[in-house]
Amino acid sequence: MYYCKAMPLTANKKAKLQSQAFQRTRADHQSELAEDYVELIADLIDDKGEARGNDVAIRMGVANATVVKMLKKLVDRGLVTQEPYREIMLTGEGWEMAVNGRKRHSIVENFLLALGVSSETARIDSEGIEHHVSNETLKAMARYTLRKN
Amino acid sequence: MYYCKAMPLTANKKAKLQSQAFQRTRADHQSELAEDYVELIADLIDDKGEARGNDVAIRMGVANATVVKMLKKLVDRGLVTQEPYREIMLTGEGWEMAVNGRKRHSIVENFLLALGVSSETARIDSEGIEHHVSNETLKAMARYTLRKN
DNA sequence: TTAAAAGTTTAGCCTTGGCTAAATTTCAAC
DNA sequence: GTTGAAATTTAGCCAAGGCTAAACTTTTAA
Repeated sequence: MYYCKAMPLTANKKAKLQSQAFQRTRADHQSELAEDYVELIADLIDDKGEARGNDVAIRMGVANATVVKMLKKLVDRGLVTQEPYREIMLTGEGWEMAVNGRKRHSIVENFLLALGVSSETARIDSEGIEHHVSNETLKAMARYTLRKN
Repeated sequence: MYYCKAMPLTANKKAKLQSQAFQRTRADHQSELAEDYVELIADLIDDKGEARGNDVAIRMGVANATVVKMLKKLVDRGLVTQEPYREIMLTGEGWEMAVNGRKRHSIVENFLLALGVSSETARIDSEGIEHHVSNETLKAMARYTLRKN
């Protein structure tokens, strides 16, 4: 096997790196929803004392039936427990995920504020960005915010 | 209609704002893939002179059949043209989207670099973040990068 | 020029995360 | 206690975006 002009090698490498990034993005999207649900459930418990399916549906902007289906998956993943017709509770692992998510979320949101965007935009953008930020970038964001304040 | 203790109003408002953010994220995910394909096709055309389905599949990390299916949708959306078994071309609208996407992408990537993250991380994270950043945040990022360099 | 390889398309399957409509259960007011 | 409203669940539908396997073109090399 040989390479003419060394072109194929770099092209191949580029393709591999790029496909890696896309694959990571696709994988992110899978865990992302679970994290959003878990984080929301935690918020509801802290705000109202308990999380009901209906509240989750309203806050997620989604039908009740969709929440039921999703909750089953979260139970399977060991993040949530629930008796039929009862309120939703988080397992230890669920709380861990929620706390972690909140931390990430607030780092991103505060960072955007420190960067000078409006609070409205910071709120919306941080929701989308949160799940696509590596730990390294997260650290850099926290560092910047700290320096700024 | 009345509100006791003004609680219901704020809770309701909070729910509405939050569901808005989630709905936007879901909507983003839909256009996001189309943008990735179009941007990639543009890159291939510029790099190799033409974009073939196979190259797209490799770079996206996806099966050939998946690309075929996706291309049909992009044709329907007026972003792409293609004769059977021939190379993929972009319409005017497709080029516009690609150029726009590249601009956003490079702003985010350069911003992350300016923020101090490694080039590897900047590459991967910018891929995920790109689609979730509003124009306002994008401007703030560009401003920061400029100041920094 | 023809046979094999490479690329493309088709067909058909799967999972995910939405939805509505219709049951079912809980809860609160009477 | 009953009953009616609200919440929850079930059942069944849909579209999106993956996949494999098999068929069909195009390209390449002998």
